[in-house]
Amino acid sequence: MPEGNEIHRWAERHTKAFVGKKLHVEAPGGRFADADAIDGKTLKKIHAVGKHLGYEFGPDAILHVHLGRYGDWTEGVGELPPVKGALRVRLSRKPTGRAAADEATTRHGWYSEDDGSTSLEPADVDWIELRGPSDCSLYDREQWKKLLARLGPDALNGDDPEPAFAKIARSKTPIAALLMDQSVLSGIGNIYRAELLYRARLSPFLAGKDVPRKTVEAMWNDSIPLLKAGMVDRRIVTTLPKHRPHSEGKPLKPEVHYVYRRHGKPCWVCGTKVQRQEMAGRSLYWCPTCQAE
DNA sequence: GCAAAATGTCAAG
DNA sequence: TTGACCTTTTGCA
Repeated sequence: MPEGNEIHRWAERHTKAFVGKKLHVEAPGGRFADADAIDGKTLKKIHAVGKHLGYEFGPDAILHVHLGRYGDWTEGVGELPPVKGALRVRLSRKPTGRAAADEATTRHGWYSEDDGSTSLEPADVDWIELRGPSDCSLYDREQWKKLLARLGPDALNGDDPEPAFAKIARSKTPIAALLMDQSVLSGIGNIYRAELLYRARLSPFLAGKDVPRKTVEAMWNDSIPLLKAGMVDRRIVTTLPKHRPHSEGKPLKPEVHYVYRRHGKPCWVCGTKVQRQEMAGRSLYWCPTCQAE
């Protein structure tokens, strides 16, 4: 369930490990018919836009990956592991034989308690495996162009935010729905939208056109360091240190969100119960006091 | 052991 | 607006 930070993080890691190299591409479960078309080819470049990844083997051979809600990459060193689970595709290079495969050869995208590594540095990766994506298919240049055309600016790509500001300023749609709309802004998902709204102390229900331009700009500017930090940390931390109490009974686990998935619990700042409500099929979380209409 | 939930998107009606 | 789709993990029996 990755948002833009996770996507860009994978792009960075996979670039270090694989770009410029001839890759073995296979789909042992037969779940990706076009694997043969790029097997043995050199990976030219990896694109990351919003929540989309593109592994470019040629102008008309771009492996498009969208992780959707459940998709995840697994990576490892050394020999390929036995095929397990619903494996969609895997990419590998010749193992360099460097780090012998020990028990810690595989890593997942999701934050785990015991994972202290926050560095992107040594990309000691010989293979990656993809499970559960909503899309894994080969795009030609037209398909890739069309994809880009429908995506709004991505803060992690240094895009000009003006088109997004303009759309918001014209829209009657609630700001919380606009932030999730990938044609307005790309890369923001359910956690970032809830937390950006909280940090701006903005009501999720306010129509886009009624949000002051300064507030929209502030949220865009706020999103950049949060997304970048999310790439390094492998999780999304939005609470300021002074608002980051340690949860009871688990002294070492700081609370990292203001409102996301905290419904029914007291707001860290004012003590009001955090609310939850469906909006466009997704759970929206907010503090009715700090984010009053 | 099973149901429900989880950081998402697209297409059909 | 809804349903379909993809898979793993968590929580409750």
